[in-house]
Amino acid sequence: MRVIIKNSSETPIYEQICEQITSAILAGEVNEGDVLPSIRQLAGDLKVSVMTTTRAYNELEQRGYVVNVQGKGCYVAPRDSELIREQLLRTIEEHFGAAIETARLAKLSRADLRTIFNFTLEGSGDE
Amino acid sequence: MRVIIKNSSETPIYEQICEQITSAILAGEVNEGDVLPSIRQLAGDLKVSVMTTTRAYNELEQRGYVVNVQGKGCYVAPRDSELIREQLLRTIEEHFGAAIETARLAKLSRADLRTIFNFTLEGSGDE
Amino acid sequence: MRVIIKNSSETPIYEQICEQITSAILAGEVNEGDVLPSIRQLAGDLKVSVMTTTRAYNELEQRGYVVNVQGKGCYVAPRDSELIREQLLRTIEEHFGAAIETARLAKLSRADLRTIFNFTLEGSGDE
Amino acid sequence: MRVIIKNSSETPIYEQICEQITSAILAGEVNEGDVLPSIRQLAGDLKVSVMTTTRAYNELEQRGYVVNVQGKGCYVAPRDSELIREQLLRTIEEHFGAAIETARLAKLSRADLRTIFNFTLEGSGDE
DNA sequence: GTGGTCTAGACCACT
DNA sequence: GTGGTCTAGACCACA
Repeated sequence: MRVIIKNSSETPIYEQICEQITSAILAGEVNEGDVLPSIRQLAGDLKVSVMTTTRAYNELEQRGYVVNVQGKGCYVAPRDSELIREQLLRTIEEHFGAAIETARLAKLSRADLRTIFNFTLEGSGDE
Repeated sequence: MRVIIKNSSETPIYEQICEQITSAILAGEVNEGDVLPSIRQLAGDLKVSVMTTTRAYNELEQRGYVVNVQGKGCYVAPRDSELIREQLLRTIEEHFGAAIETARLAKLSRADLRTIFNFTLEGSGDE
Repeated sequence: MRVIIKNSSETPIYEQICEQITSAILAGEVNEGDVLPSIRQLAGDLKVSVMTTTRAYNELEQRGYVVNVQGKGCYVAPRDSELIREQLLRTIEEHFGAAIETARLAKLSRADLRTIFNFTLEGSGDE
Repeated sequence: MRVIIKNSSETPIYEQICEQITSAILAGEVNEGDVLPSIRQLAGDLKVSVMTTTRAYNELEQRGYVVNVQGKGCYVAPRDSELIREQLLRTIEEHFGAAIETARLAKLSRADLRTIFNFTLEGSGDE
């Protein structure tokens, strides 16, 4: 798992870290019980303050993705895979909803929207 | 056209105003050349500082949606409808892209994703 | 509302602040929509780093007790009073449960426990 | 006597060990003069560092529950039963005090609190 | 070694 | 003025 941060981004550094680790967990790159890089190591790698990585890991713990254990490290939390799935599905529906709303503004027909969807889907790499 | 702001929202107030006026313009609620409420009137209606509405109108002018005329008011700008259309299409594609990326995390097949899309589309009110 | 912190306490300063503000909110000392002291003011009053009060207010926001608004301040959040009540009742039951468990270790009879309970209740100030 | 530790718990492992051994002693599961498992054996059983079990036994000795004898092992200390009793009673009163304080926040009457107490007591298994 | 907390500054965006 | 983020150190408790 690699974390890459952009200092120029609008989203805060700690949030960028959260998002990328969350993605890695959801994508199955790291598994339940795996140890994540230590707060200080990650801070060194990213050339970022320890406070920043600490905050990222704390957020991840509050969101239920990891468990931080004093003196041991940060572990990927066991997760209810059904729950993850529902979360992801809801996210997808939200994106679709936003796209449909925008299409309404553009006065596109449903057929038009379907065409755009199919086009985007085809161009998105292998399945 | 009505603007409704939420103080507790994450998005800044000036941005909320921008978005809603932009939507109204794109949706055709107001037309090219129409005059928008004055900075001070809008500030009073929304119980918001004049600085905030000023910033909103400045942003809208920079983005090309309105023209502020000293001593007269704020007018809806003439718009190249092709340009608007392209902008909206890009927004739609972005939403689709995000949905597809999320679907990748959820290990959904394209067929699954299509099903969700159709389902969301059906449930989104009349065309 | 006054916040008093003990540097010698085991519980972190930010948590002490959270607890006391939470109590003030639950007790109705401050009401929905009231403004809390600003992060910097509170930091100055308590002679504590700004980061510490910031963290306290962030925690309170995450727990749903307040809403922090950039450029305006920190407001007491509207709360579902039914939810609060349930939360408090659950807390009370937990305390009772712990007391009962301890009484089991001490091989106290239920009658003994009732006596202690009544004794503590009488000595706890006016109703 | 069995000790079960949770790595993910907030309370440190050494403290979890202390609490469970203390409970066993107070509950009479082990008696004055009984020998406890050796530091190394317990460390092996729990898959925990020897440092951790050492600290737990040291704490228990400081608190007066056990006596560590060089080269022989760890024995349950003789206890002044009156002292134990007082300790437990204080713990119970603390729990009641916390419950009463919470009830004050919830603006419950004493009668309400008594009802909850009785309800919890009834539901807590046989005497 | 690990994470948890804290300081005393700083800069930025928003009102 | 307000909150949001960040730094580069520090000390502590735990394993």
